[in-house]
Amino acid sequence: MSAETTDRLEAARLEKLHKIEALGIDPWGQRFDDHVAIRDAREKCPTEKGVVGAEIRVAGRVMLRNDKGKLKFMHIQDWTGRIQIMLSKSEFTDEQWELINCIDLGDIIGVDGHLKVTNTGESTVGATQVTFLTKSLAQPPEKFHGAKDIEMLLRQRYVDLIYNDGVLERMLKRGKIINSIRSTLRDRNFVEAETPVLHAIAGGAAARPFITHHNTLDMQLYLRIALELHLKRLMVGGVERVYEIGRVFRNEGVDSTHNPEFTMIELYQAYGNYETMMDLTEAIFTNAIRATDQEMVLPWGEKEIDFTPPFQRAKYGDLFKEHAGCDMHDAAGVMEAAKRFHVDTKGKAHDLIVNDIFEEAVESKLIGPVFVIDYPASMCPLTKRKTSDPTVAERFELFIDGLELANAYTELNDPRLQEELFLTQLEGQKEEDSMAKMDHDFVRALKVGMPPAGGLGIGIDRLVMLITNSHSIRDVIYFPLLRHEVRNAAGEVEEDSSET
RNA sequence: GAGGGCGUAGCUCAGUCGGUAGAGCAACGGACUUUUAAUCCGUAGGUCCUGGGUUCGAAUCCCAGCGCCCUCACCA
Repeated sequence: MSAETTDRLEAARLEKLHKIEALGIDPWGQRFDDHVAIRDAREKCPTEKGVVGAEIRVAGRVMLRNDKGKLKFMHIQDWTGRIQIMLSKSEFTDEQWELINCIDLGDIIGVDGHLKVTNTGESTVGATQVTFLTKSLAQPPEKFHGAKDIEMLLRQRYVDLIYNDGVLERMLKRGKIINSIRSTLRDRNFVEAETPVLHAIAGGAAARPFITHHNTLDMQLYLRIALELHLKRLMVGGVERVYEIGRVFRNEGVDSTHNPEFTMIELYQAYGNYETMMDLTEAIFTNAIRATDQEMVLPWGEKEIDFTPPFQRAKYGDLFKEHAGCDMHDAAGVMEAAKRFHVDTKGKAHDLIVNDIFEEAVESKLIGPVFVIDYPASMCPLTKRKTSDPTVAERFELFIDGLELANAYTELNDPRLQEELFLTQLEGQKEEDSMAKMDHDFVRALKVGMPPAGGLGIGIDRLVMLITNSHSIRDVIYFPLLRHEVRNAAGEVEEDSSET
């Protein structure tokens, strides 16, 4: 990066800024009331040439400029769309025209005028007044090709949002989806809670946590990896229908479906079970799809996913038999299948091997949406066992094209069994890979009595990916994690040579 | 963490066999009152990611580092 070139381009803009100031105008703008959304302005625009439409006020960023001397065209953009502005010298005083000549690409202006269509049929605001609202000192990307350097776009997401079609729209859809989830739950009398992010024990899921430290209390803390155990404590406390939409943190790899911090919703419903949660999952998904003005069949890359409820329900054991070719209880068959799917069996408990084979052989085959139900109990230390068969846990995971979208249980509320399961590590499973981490306070809470309940967790980022047909989690997170840029004393970006 | 790819002007991209860097847009100066990525004339703009090496000579070849992307592993 050349600081000199940047300075040269910035200097040209600063010169215009000084000209604006010399005209007695604030180049950083002031309150600007009563403008209409550009989308609404376009709708009000007459369609016949020569017809003078409504008086209107719009505001936005200058994206394109055709300067024909005494007649100028500009395109301005707000968060609803773009519209052309026509500026005719005959409409303005000399001073105002001088201001108009100081407008650069990227500046933010307000425009009063009347709606019309030009000779070429373009919806246009014939400007009668221009209000300068903000000077842009930075050089915008190429006007036709836009910016394509993925690294720059991630580091300067604001540039991505302004100059690349669909980026802002997609992120606004994320907001609509989250609003829809809240609305679905509000209709069912759920209340929202905020529980601690700093945990003494990083429980409720199997993942490596981020570790931090509280200075004055001199204690080690973890950033939460799940919302589960605090929300269940609230169930004990009588908050009968509770949810939290919150960031969780997992100190794991980064790829197209994983970001170290991501957003989950977890919800708990007293007196429900995992079947209640399946119905609720369907409601949350279908309402969210409607909230983005789409039908139930969504494009997903080359595929289409049909979200019309009810979603398919398939038993874990049946899927295992179908794709792994043997009964999951058949020890010899499972060992043979492990070989076929290159699953390491050394020192591992039978159910752990079964689970590894399941992940290898089955998950990618699940296009769905499909609820995989009834997991081996040993894999589910927080889940209630089936009364009819204690080796089976009342758990489901929702899979769509091999992606795990949701995870739900009939919640285990037996404190003695919970304590026992916290103490039981499956053979061959590392502690950090296990959900079973002793949490005495949680057991104490269960002793007070938690009602039978259904609980559900949904990965919000992945849900947004599916609904917006985005195949990278970075496309649905405003600021995904990147390595640091390092700046030298002059403020220029340098390569990071430090070891951390 | 492993393997592969990429890194050239503010942006989008060329750059042949190794012979010391080009275009378009943007910027700057000029012409133009219905353009659509406007057009036309002119000007300026470079740490070819960084550091070594090979060579008479490196954007180009080699090595190392940094960043990003892809695949795999871990994970949701």
